[in-house]
Amino acid sequence: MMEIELPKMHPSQQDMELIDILWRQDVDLGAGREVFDLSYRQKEVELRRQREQEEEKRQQHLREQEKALLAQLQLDEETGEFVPRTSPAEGALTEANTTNRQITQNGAFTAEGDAMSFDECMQLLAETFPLDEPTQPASTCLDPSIPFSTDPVMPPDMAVFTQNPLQPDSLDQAWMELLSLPELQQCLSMQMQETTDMDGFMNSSPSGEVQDTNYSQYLPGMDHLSSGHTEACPSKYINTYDGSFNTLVSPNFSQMSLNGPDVGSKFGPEQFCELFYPEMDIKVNNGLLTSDETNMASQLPEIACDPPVNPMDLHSFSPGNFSSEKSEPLTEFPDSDSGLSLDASPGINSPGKSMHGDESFGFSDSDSEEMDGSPGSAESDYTEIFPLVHHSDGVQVLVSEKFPAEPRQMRLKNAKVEPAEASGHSKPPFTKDKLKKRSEARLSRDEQRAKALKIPFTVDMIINLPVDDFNEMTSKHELNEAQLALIRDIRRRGKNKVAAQNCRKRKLENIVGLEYVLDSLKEEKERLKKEKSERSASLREMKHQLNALYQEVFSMLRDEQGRPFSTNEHSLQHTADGTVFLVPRLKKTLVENN
DNA sequence: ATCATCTGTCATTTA
DNA sequence: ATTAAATGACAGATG
Repeated sequence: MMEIELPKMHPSQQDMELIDILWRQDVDLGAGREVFDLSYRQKEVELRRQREQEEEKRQQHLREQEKALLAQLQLDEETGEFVPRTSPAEGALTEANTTNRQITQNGAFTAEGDAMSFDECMQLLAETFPLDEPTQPASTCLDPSIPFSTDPVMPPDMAVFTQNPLQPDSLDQAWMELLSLPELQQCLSMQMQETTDMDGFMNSSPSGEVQDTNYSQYLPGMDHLSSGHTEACPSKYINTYDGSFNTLVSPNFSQMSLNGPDVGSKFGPEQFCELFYPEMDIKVNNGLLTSDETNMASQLPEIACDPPVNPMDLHSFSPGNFSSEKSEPLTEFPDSDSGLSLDASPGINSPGKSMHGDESFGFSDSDSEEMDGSPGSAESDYTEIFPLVHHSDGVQVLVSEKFPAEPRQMRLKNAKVEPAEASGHSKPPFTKDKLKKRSEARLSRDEQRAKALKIPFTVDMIINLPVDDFNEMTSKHELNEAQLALIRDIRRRGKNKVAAQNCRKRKLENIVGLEYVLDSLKEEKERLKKEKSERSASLREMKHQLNALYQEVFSMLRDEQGRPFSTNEHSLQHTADGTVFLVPRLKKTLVENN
């Protein structure tokens, strides 16, 4: 189309067209397209304004039609939905007929589309479907040159609809009309733009392919576009969509209008609630239509529009099925926190194993036999502590119920720490820090030992209290030897643990400090080497100058006969007071010898 | 399986 | 002499 128009265009228009081409092909022009077209913005504003007016008009008309149609509906007492007073079979038949009708109608519109403006089309539509107004034959509204009567199907249906709105057939048709109105305009826009073979539309769309059932019901005008014609020139639609559409083709149609059909194709006829908001759905899906239309059309209905898809049903899409396997979804579903899965991981066995295997190792003193009873006590503690877990979210409870004995023990031990330690060792139930977890395990182990011996202090108190307070605390309670020994061990271990941490910390700091010192010393060494070389160079220079000065002075000396002294026989020497002597080398050597 | 690292613990030294 | 802190060494856990 553009290529056809190009020869007709003024040279400046051709330039603009070239800019358009480049712009549409995403060629970086260094500036927005508006820069090259001064009137572009004005045109756009005008177009937008015009579109808004048309949209308002159209929606008003749509509301009127909805009112009229709602009046023709009956309330389904089971579903609470408004349903047409037609039998499903009838509805299906009428839908098929409506599809035909719409298409033929569109064909008629398209035939005159070139001659009609969008306003005229709107006017025509408004007059064609006057629900509130008295019956007005469509043919009278139309341009006499293009009478509807040329379509063999159209006139009777229109007559039925307009003359007897309460008839099921006409009611269904009214639904179709209602739903098709915005799309019909879009279709008109497409057709006016394309002006392609209408016979193809007429023949392909009414064939009623399966994928077109819903589509054709609500978007009869777009039916042929989806079924046959999009394949004919899809690139054209793509090109028209990318923004240059408004400037190249009929300015009355927005880009958004191109997207409507795909939206409509996703809705089932039984979903009335969605039928009442066609514009909203169009808007929602506008952004998605740039991608593969068929894929989106097939995927979106289930995701966006299918009422049965509720939050719970979403889990059925996940690999782990709720119905088939209860435990996994339960662990995964409420627990968006991966820390839980970490806890649930098989790795949890190792801490548990270490806890029991460590008892004989770590406890050389009286703790060992106490810890021998720990597994049993752990279980008892577990049942004893478990009610305390109730304050945590139900997730943990659910999960802990699903886990084998060892992880559960771990979990409960961790949970047990919580209520007992009020002073600061309480940990969140789900921690992703494994080091922390290990620390918890250790502390909980001591805590468990203390619990096993019924020691009435927390590990924190035992470890962190000052000596006086600690002694006072222990003296205030009646404690047996085992308890006192465990308390001492707990305190010793806790203190030593902190000391070890500090020691390692200091060691690392020392290493870092020593590395820093090492670097400093290396830098100092380099600096000194450089200074030494500089000094050496300076010294050589000074020696060179001294030698030159010596030669100069020596060459100026003359004996009694005015002859110069030989450097082999004499030399210059100076004393500490600055006096310079000419000394014969022989004498000099003699003097040196003396 | 192996290695490096982290951490807790014990034994010993140090303050 | 006593005690807490510091530190070396060892073993288990972990990546």
